[in-house]
Amino acid sequence: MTISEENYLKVIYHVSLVAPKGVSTNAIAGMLDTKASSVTDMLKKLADKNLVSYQKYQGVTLTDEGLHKAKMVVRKHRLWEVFLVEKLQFSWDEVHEIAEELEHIQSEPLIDKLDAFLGFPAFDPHGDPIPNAKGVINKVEKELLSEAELNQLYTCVGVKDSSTEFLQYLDKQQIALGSTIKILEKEPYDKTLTLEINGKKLTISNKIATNLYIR
Amino acid sequence: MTISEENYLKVIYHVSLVAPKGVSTNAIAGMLDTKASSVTDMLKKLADKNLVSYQKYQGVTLTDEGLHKAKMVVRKHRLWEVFLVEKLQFSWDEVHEIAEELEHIQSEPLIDKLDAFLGFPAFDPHGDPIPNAKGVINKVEKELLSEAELNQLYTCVGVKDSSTEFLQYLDKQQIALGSTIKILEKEPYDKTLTLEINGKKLTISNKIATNLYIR
DNA sequence: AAATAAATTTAGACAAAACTAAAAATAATT
DNA sequence: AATTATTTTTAGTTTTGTCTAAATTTATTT
Repeated sequence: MTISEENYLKVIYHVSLVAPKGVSTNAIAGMLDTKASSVTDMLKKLADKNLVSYQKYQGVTLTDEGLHKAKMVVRKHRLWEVFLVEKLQFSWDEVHEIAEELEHIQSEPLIDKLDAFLGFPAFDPHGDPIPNAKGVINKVEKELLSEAELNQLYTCVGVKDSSTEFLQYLDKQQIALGSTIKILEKEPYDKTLTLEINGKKLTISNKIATNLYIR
Repeated sequence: MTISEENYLKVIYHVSLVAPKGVSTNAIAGMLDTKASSVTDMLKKLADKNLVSYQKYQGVTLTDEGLHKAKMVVRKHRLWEVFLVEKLQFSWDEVHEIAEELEHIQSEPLIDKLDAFLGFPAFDPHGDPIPNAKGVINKVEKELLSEAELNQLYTCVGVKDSSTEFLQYLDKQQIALGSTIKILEKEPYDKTLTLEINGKKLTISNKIATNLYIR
């Protein structure tokens, strides 16, 4: 498996989760910042290796084997992110790019020992679940803050957008995983929310609310 | 810098240390398990990038910039080896291959934080010195066990051969970095040595003695 | 010093992964 | 249903790093 092949599988996996039908060539091209024609070439190669099922013009889905490979890349990515934050003191907005490289290191014993060293974490620093060595993912109920009800107590458990900009905004507002959130007011016009978070009052836009997971 | 370029610089660096004149095309080809013609191609590219000085048929030497780049790859390799042994409980014969991959991860903050996390180690698990962030290497006097004198007390401080086979032999004989060694007898015919190591008596061949560093 | 051997370089080709531009298929509109 | 727009694929190139085979240079022998 080349790094490029792994990246394709990973993207197909991520897109599949939100749109469970066949993944379109253009969607992949967009996420990998490449051209549709390059994607077509790679899809043929992955189909030859039995990692995706692909029919011209119909998009792709992962085969069982491809799904497992994709999950292992995601597992490595998220375990390395935990390592970077917990052990090397990186902040949660700095780890994605480095993990993009580390996720392609091949040794299986490495990743299993890393997992043990980290205490078999179930979630990465952004609240995303970490597949275990068999590919099993601990699903946890969560919803977007934008869907939550007034005057109920919630805990922040994850972010949908992991961009540096969004994470730094959250840092600035002192919103972190584990923060307690109550919605005090919902503005009907633009869906702006007034929250009580960790005791303090805060107003956030709908865009923020649609990128924060709570429970 | 591509992974391939980094590997060439690393090999040129290692060969330079033992044979400080220009490094031959064939020597590089041998170490990288590639063909001389491929090496020639790469040397031209590295010369264009000012990482080596290269004249046809005369071998190469690293430029200051190339030397620094090579040292940074070696630094990363050895720091990762320390991590694998100290933190992930790998044994010293298992880490080389994994570190060959990890050494190409690009982030500078990563390696500096890893260095700090490990407590700024001066040596890797095989006793080789770790260049600091500036490329400075803490040189320590050491000699081969084959050059040592009778009835003096030495400490084992490193290995010249880091192959799995050699390291596993040392494990079997309970020879480790830090072991105390005294030469009791030297057979003139084939240079076989009789040692007292950690209190126990042991006979080793000259081949072993020429691959163990002591002080 | 000439002849032979070894090392090195050149020339031309290939595979992987990307690209551009054109053709073909599917989707959306009128 | 026909036309237009969009998406996807095909065909042909490019770049990186490798290769083989042939040519050239350097080193070694006789």
